[in-house]
Parts: sequence; structure tokens; C-alpha cells
Amino acid sequence: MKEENISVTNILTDYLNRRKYRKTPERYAILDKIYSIDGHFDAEGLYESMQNEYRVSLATIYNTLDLLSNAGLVIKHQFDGFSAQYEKSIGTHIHNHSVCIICGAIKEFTDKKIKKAIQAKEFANFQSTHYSLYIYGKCKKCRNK
Amino acid sequence: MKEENISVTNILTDYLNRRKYRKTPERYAILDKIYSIDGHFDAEGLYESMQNEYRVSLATIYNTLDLLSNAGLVIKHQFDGFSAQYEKSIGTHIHNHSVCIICGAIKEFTDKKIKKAIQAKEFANFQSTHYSLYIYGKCKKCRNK
DNA sequence: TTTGTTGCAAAACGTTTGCAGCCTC
DNA sequence: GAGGCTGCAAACGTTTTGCAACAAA
Repeated sequence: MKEENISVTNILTDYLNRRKYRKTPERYAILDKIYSIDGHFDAEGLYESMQNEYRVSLATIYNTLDLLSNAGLVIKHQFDGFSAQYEKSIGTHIHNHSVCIICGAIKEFTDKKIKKAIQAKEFANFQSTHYSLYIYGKCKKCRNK
Repeated sequence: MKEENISVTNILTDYLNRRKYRKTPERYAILDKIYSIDGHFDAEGLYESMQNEYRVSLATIYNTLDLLSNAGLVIKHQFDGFSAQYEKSIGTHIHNHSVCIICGAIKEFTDKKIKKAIQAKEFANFQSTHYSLYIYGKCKKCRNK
């Protein structure tokens, strides 16, 4: 287990304690697996990748992804036309996504000015926790379509 | 028909001509309906709202929303957990969305600095056309959940 | 012991597809 | 007249749900 995983494990434990939810081995196994994945993944892929290690049902994968999302440990993306994509959130640099409207290719990028501008935003009646920025357009390959 | 609709009709006609697509009454009826709606709508709602005027099938609604999206006449949003939401794009101020992670409440907001920072972004191999920014968090009602 | 959580299978949901017939070009 | 577009219904893939069994508290 990476060092990072120790702290996310603690975050999950705190979260479960605070809500009086149960600390099941499935939840920790899924969290652990998620933090070993770099980049995006979907529920099905996570499910399959765990079959040889700690076997959990797809229903539990969905339940747990939802729980971890509420706990701030994963971020959920709904890119157009695909199944929901997830990624770990702790220890991940804040980044944005460019999405090709023709072929669906997704790339990550960072931009300090954008980050600053968004983080400076404050709401009167809304307590923001995170954000997703998707810039749509055409990638190099699809430029002329 | 509002004045605005005349110009979006022209945009659609140009688009169809350029691609050698057919100018069917369904496409214009759907476009017209969409530009009479303020705010978000989904395919089902659009379908139902047209039943008393120009009747089209749900399949055609989906086809046409896709076409109008490619033509830049509507913007598609995939807010978490719901069916895809659409909104007209021409004559609509660029705006962002705050999404409550507890109850799903969606609000629009604008911010000049964010807009500027995003529009200033240029990519080497990507031609951007539009963007969506979703800020997630907890709304006033759900602050303590 | 209580009851939240799991696995399984079935169901639900939004969306897409196949196909015959229609209507734009 | 050719073939793109439509409506219909069936199919699809992802996600949710109901329920009995299990296990954390």
C-alpha cells in the first residue's frame, strides 16, 4: 500500500464513524483499488479489475462509489455518451478536461489563471467543494469533420 | 415566432445545406420549440411538450437534439444522475452551474473573471467551441447533511 | 441481537437501433 | 426515382432495486 493510501483510509474511517456507517472490508478494498489507479475508470472496469483480488459485486461497487463520492474521496464525471467515469481526488492535481465533440477523445490540462478565477468564486448560499470544467471542441484528428 | 428564432432558423438552414442534410419540418418544429423554452429541458419533456403541436417521435427528438448540438444550436449537459439536459445556445448568456451534491439542485451563475480566464485558454491541437463549468457543493438546505 | 450491508438477479431507465414506409431533393 | 429521415417497437447498456443471507456493532 502506498503512503497516500494510509491517509485516504483514515479519511474514510472518519467519514464512516461520523455517519455511523459500517466499516466493511469491501469499502476499504474498493478504496484501496481506486487509489492504485491512475486516471479515469468506470464501475465496470473497477469491478473486473478486482475479481482476482477481493471479490465484490457490481452493486456494491456502485454503492461504494456513491459513498466515496459523498465523502470527497472520488470525483465522478459524466462525459457525454459514455458510462460515468470516476477518478481519485486526494493527491490528484486539480485539472480540467478537453472533450472532442466528434470522437469523444478526452485530455486533461491545467491552467493557473482558470484555477485561480474559479477558486476565488464565492457564493452566498452555496458551499462549494470541487468543480469540473469541460472544454468542448474538435481535436486535431477531427478538425475537418 | 420571436425574432431570434428567425436567425436560428437561418443557422439551421445553412448547416443543413452545407452538409447536404434534408430540411424536414420535424427539424424546424423541434428547433422552434426549443427556442421557446427558457432554461433546461430533457428529451422526454421536449417530446411531451410537442405532442399538441407538431407531433414527432422520441427517436426523432434524440436524432435532432444530436444534430442541433453539432450545429452549435443547443448545448447538452450531463448533470449527475439525471437524464441529459439541454438548453438553447444562441442568445443565451454564457453561464455556469452550481450543483448540490446532496439534493441535485442546479443554479446558474455568471462570473466575468472565470469567463475571461477560460476564453483566454488556447490549445495547440484543439479547437475549442464551448465549455461547461460545474461547481459542486452543498446548497443552503443541505448544508448540514 | 439488531440492522446496515452484501450478492444476486431482475427491473428500470434513458437512449439507440433495425426496419418498413414516407417525403425531400 | 433514390435514398435520407421518420415512427414504431424492440434492443441495448448502465445503473438501481428487492430480497434473503451475512456480518459489523
